[in-house]
Amino acid sequence: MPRFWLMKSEPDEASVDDFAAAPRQTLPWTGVRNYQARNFMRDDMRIGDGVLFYHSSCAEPGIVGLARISSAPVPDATQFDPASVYFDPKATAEQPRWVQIDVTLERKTRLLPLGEMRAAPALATMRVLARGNRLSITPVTPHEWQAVRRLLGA
DNA sequence: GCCAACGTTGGC
DNA sequence: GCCAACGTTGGC
Repeated sequence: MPRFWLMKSEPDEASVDDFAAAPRQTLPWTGVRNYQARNFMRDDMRIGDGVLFYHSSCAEPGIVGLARISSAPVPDATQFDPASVYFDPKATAEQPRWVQIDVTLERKTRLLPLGEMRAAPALATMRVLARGNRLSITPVTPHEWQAVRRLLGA
C-alpha cells in the first residue's frame, strides 16, 4: 500500500494556513465526492502516511505543505447536513457514502509551483501530473516523495 | 449494459 | 471565462 499521498485543496475552502491555525494543526478532510478518491481514504490510508498538501483552482497552484494522515476514516459529516454544499440526499446514517479523515499539517513549505513540478524529471511519473487527471487524492511513490522533498529543500 | 447528455475539475 | 477531459446520470 502506498505510504504517501498528494491531496488537493482549494485554498478558498481549506488552505494550508487554515490547517496551520487549527488546534494541533489538524482538520478533517471533508467534501471528497469522487469514489476513487473516497476509496483511497477508506481502504488504503493509514495513520502516519505522508501527505503533500496541494493548492488547486487558485492563482498559484502547487505544493504548499507537508502533512500526515492522523485518524482512521469516519463518515463525512457534511453529507448529512442539508445546509452544506456537500450534502448528499442519498446518504443515510445507516449507509453513508462518503468518508473524512483527519490531516495534520507538519509544516508549510515554500510554494512548489505546478510548472516546476512538471519540469522536474524525477516527478514525471507523478499521477497528479498525468494527462487528464482530476483526482483530488493520488498516491505518491517513495521516490517521488523524496524528489519533492529535495526540490523543496527539505 | 450502452451511451448521450450533462456536470465538474482545474489550469490557463 | 474558456475549454479539455473525465465522471455521473438516466433513458432505453
